[in-house]
Amino acid sequence: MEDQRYPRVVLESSPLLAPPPHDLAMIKQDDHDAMMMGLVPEKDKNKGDRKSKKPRFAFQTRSQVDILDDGYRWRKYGQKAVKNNTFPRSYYRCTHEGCNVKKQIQRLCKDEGVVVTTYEGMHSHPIQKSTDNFDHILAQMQIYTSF
DNA sequence: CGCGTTTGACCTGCGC
DNA sequence: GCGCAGGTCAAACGCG
Repeated sequence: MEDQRYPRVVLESSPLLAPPPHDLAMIKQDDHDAMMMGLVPEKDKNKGDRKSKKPRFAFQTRSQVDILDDGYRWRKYGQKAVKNNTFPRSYYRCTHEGCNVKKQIQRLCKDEGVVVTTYEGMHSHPIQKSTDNFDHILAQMQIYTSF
C-alpha cells in the first residue's frame, strides 16, 4: 500500500487535539482500559499484575480509508474478524528495528466511516516520513480520552 | 530483488 | 476440561 493518499480526518465531538504518536503513548492507559472494558463484556480483570500492562491507547477517527498513515512504517501481520463486528480487524506492526509498536485497526460495522485505531507500545525512534503533512492531519484528528 | 500484503494454521486466555 | 474468540506466525505471492 502507498501513503500518498492521506485520509481526511474530520472532527467528531470532543475538541481534544491529538499530539504526535510518541506523545500520545503517554496517555493514561487506565482510560483506555476503561474503554476496552466498555467495548467487551465487562470483566474484572484485575489480575494484580499491572506491570505487565503495555502502554496502549485507542482513538476513533472518521475516515473513508481505514489505513491511517501516521508517518511510521507499518507492516500488516494479521487480519481477523471479530464476532461482534462484521468487518475484519487488521493488525499492524512497526517495521523499525527494536521498535515493536503494534497497531490495531478496526472499523465499526454500524458506521463504516468510523475507524477505531488502537496503538500499543511506544516508538523509540523518530518518524521516517515528513511530519509536515502528518502534523496537518493531527490538527484535524480527534482523540477520545474521556471515558 | 526486496519488502509488504495475504491467508490459513496455530497458540493462548477465558468462559462455561 | 473443552470450546470459543482473539491474537500471532509464517510461507507464498505480488508489486515496485
